[in-house]
Amino acid sequence: MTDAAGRRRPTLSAIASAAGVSAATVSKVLNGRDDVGAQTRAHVQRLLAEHDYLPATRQRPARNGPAGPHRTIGLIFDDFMSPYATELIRGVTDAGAAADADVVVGRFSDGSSGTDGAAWAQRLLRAGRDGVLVVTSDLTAQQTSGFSEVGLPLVVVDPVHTPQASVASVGATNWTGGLSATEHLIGLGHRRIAHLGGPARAAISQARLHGYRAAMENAGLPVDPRLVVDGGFGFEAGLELATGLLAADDPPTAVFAVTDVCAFGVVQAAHRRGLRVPEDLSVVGFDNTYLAPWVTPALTTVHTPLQDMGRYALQMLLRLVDGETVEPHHVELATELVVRDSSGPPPARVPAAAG
Amino acid sequence: MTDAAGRRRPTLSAIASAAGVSAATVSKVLNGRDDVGAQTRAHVQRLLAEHDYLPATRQRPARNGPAGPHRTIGLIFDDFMSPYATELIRGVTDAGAAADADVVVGRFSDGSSGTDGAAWAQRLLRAGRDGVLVVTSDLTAQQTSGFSEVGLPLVVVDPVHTPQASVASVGATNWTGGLSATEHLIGLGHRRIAHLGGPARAAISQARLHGYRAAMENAGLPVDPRLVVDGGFGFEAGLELATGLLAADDPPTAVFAVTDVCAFGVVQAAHRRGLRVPEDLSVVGFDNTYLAPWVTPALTTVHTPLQDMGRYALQMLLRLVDGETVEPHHVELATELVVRDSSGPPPARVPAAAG
DNA sequence: CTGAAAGCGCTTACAG
DNA sequence: CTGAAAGCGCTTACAG
Repeated sequence: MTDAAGRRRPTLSAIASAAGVSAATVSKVLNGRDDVGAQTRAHVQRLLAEHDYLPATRQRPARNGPAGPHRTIGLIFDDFMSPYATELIRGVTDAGAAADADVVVGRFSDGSSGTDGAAWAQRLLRAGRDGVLVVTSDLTAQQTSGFSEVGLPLVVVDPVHTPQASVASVGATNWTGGLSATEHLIGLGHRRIAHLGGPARAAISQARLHGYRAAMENAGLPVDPRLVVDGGFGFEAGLELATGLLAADDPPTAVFAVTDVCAFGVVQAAHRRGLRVPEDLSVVGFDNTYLAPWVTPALTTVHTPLQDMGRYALQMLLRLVDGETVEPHHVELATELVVRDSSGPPPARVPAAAG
Repeated sequence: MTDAAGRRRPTLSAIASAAGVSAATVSKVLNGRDDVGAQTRAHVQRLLAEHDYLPATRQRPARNGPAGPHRTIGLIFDDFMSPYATELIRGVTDAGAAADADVVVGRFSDGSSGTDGAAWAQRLLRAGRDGVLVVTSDLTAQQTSGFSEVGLPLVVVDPVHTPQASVASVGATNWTGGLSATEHLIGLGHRRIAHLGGPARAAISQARLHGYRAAMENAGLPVDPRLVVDGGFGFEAGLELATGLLAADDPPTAVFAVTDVCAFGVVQAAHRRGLRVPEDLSVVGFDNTYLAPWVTPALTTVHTPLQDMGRYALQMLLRLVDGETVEPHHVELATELVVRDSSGPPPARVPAAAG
């Protein structure tokens, strides 16, 4: 029986020799029997921990076979109740199946992360992870450095912050996507275009926002600061921010939302105000998750190749696990506008419901 | 090692005596060695399944040992690009985190399933799975018996077919859900209520359909066979079937769709025909996935406790992994109607767009 | 408390 | 193909 790194795991009797006691005594300690002296118990426990002992019954079955180097990687999300996460899971697990790597799904909030990066990485290592993929998470430098201290390969997908140079990452051309979404709306004749952004400190929010700004400036259109708001990536943020925008004096005729799910919130806000999409308000999302064509009206959005990003990130991670150097360290895959039914020309005049 | 009821699990040599072969031969069968005669192998496999054999190494390990590599369970979907799957993943991984079990996500189509159930189970066992959770999949009896033959615990979530008595399963009260969805529409005044069902052979489709029929009959309403159609659980099925229904001479004023995603297709079909939801057509879904409140109009649907089902299924599976017997073997969690914006009174007369 | 010894459940190299 | 026999990792009843 060998561990993930191919080392032989110590047996109970090996621990016994190391501790200078009999195998029976070690067994008793392991099973919490009370007929063991306190000192002996403490001593044995220390050696068990030191040697990273694992009962044979808890190790993987010895089923042989030249099955190649089997690897287990962790895939960690802030939240996976979103179509965005679903697309990534699909890409990562597909690539995992192809490369004979197991993908263990988990969440940041599972309590395992904590502030001590090295301890967290150590736990993941002990749990058998050969590498870890973290998605859109608020990784601190302290946390990422924990991974390198422990020697656990790490790849970040869509890093919320601009990633440290040392951490491998996979993202998308968010700036270009924001540009083309906004250009699409300008091309339809819109002048008052709002941008409903994600958290201001997040790198992908900033890139999408600056794409919007660039398109407005290129077209010689002023950016009304009241039409540029930020909040979050989710439905609630979209609903609340759009409700505010639409209630204002001079409301926008189009909204570019930072994600598809955020755009759903905008559509809901429009509906509550009696506005039709796209007749009274055009809405453009971002990501083109599998849901975009399933809502009514089908959502115009910027396609982000999330499945490809997941696949790419997994392959990158496996190369790191295999001890290869990965160049380039940061990759951005191309985005592309997909026009559906939620965007159209602006209404001839200000919608009746406004004011 | 005894199970929860205090019964002893059969040992390998007990199986050997029962089969009239040596322990060595049984061991070879369990490990998929090829130096066993085909007849002998088949005979031994039958007895392993009959006696519900579980290798000692998979039974409950020493409690006080160091935290080892958590148990690893496989979570297998037909397709996880749906909010339904996302809810289940959330429940299963949450319970996994709490119970110190790793959840490895995979798909049926990963090529690993095949027709030889024992070989498939064997591969999963070799890949380190301590148990497997299969969701809504077309598991044949041949496949499920493969799991018991190799001693790999199996739990099925929302079994597409009525499960074999021997296979543990977790589902929901689909009949009751179909009943309350339909009663809701009847209570609003609808008389021509369509049911857009899932695949006819699927157990959950049938239960939801019969709930619909029961409600109609209880209310003394005739079931127009032209309004009861079946197809699939997805968006495309909803779109196509509803398009046909709405184009007919005497279209329904309400549709009860077999899933939320199918209901999205119905809403899209209504929109394309110029019908408003709920003014011209009421739509009720099933599952109450996280998306139901995010679409416009927010979807009236039957809440299915998918996260709870996932948690329950995982806990059930871990008990089987620990060598306990699980009673009851089949569990159905309660469903509950959630009324939102997609259902309302029927229009005063046939919508103008019809005919 | 401690450990020698017996034993359990399982696996495997090898003889037939 | 098959199984007797040796052996592995672990546990436990019991003697000291």
